[in-house]
Amino acid sequence: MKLWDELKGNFVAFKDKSRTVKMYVCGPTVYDTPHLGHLKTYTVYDALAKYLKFSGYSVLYIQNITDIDDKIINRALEIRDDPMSLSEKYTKEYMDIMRKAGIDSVSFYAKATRSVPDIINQIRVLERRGFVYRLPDGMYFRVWMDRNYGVLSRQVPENQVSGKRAKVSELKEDPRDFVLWKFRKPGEPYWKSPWGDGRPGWHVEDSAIILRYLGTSFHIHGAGADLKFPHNESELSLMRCMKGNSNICKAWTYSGVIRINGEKMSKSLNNGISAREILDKYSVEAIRYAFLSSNYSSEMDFSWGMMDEASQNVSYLNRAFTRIRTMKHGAVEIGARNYAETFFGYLDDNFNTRMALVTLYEVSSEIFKHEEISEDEAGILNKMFMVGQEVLGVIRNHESISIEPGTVVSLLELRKRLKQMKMYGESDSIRSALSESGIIVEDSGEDVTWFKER
RNA sequence: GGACAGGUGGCAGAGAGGCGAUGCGUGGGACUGCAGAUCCCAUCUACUAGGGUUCAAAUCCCUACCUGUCCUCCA
Repeated sequence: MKLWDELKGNFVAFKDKSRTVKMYVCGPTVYDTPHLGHLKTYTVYDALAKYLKFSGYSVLYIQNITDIDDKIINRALEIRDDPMSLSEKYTKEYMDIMRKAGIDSVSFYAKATRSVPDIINQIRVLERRGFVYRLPDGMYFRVWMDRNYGVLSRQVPENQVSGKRAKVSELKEDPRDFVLWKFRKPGEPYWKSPWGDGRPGWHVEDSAIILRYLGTSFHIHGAGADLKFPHNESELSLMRCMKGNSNICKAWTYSGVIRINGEKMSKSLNNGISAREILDKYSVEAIRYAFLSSNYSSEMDFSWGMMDEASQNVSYLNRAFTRIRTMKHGAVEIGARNYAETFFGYLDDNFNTRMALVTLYEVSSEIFKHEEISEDEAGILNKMFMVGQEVLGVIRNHESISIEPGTVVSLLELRKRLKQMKMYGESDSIRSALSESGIIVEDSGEDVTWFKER
């Protein structure tokens, strides 16, 4: 499989399946409930990790949780809560959302507060090498010492400075310098360090966690596109200064930001839709379909209409999958092998989930045109749809049925007999009763299919 | 102002020099006790504008305009 590397601006190929793919994705700052943007990014990387596993790699997938930060402290102050219990609450909330969204491929969540020793170690090393200086409010990183600062975001130094909106401390040696260790203020949570009590800066948190769990050489770095500068730039700079060269991560990848009414969804614009809200309104499969139906790196306009469309498409794929598994085996061939090749080809090509879904859709419509299919092809199609179910997560798992399947079958037997006697009122009431318990019954001629709704 | 992405049919969104992807929507039809589902047909001078390169450009080059992201916390 190949992925686009934003740092070098080229594709990198993954071939060696004996190697563990090491993957890092920037996690959330837990001071509020997650919104759609979080959900989108983590869905994309969840699917990617699962696809790599499916392809035969073992995957080590680390994500951080920023559970100490200015925003957490400020929010806690606002609502007169303790910062640590606030971040704990929203960490639980985040985990709950992830579980509900079927995102379960992360090997380990590294909390910032649990990584303080690693962070201190990193600052120490950097200090020894002369990258660190002290100001009254904290320890700072000397950006000018890293000549390559700016390569990731292609920001020339003048631009890093000319952002006139940033209020830069007069005391900093260079306006670009950022804080590694922030000294405590009264009432704030703090940790002990060689420089004084305080807490870690944001950028060094990620670089320390990466170094600790993945080392100075890993494969995939993922984040929302809005984190590229200054966060990832600084994170990369720190790792570079630790290692001495830039060969740290093979593929810097970005998940395109979600827009709503043409603007980025963000807290400051107050145009966010919470992850919880959408999970209440739509099935996990529909949500994942919506997110995976555009390229992971491109921006995405969100609308409720697109969610409805995704729901419909998911339902179509589900029906097709049911049909594949219940179809008679015969001589008919639809070119399943070609479809499968195309399907996996797209996924291997920079994880083009959109086109993979289109392929799944085309296969589905082919399936509905025939009454039977060869056993061989049924097997191939089954494999494709299993990937749709377990990797992309856009196909419902049919096993979770609330009523005993045996009960359903006997009710349908009864209904069939009633229909033969043309007692339609009675047969329809069985159908609607089942529908109320979430079982949809559909006739097509003599054949009856049933499945769980939602 | 700078950097980086884009501008494609009613909408969403691929493609990337020569066959009008795909889905949704809309109109018609088939099937059907009903409902649902599914299928078939139709919806077509689609590629922001203006120049250029070419036998051929939505696709390459230049210019302009427009939109978004980042340059402040952000997934």
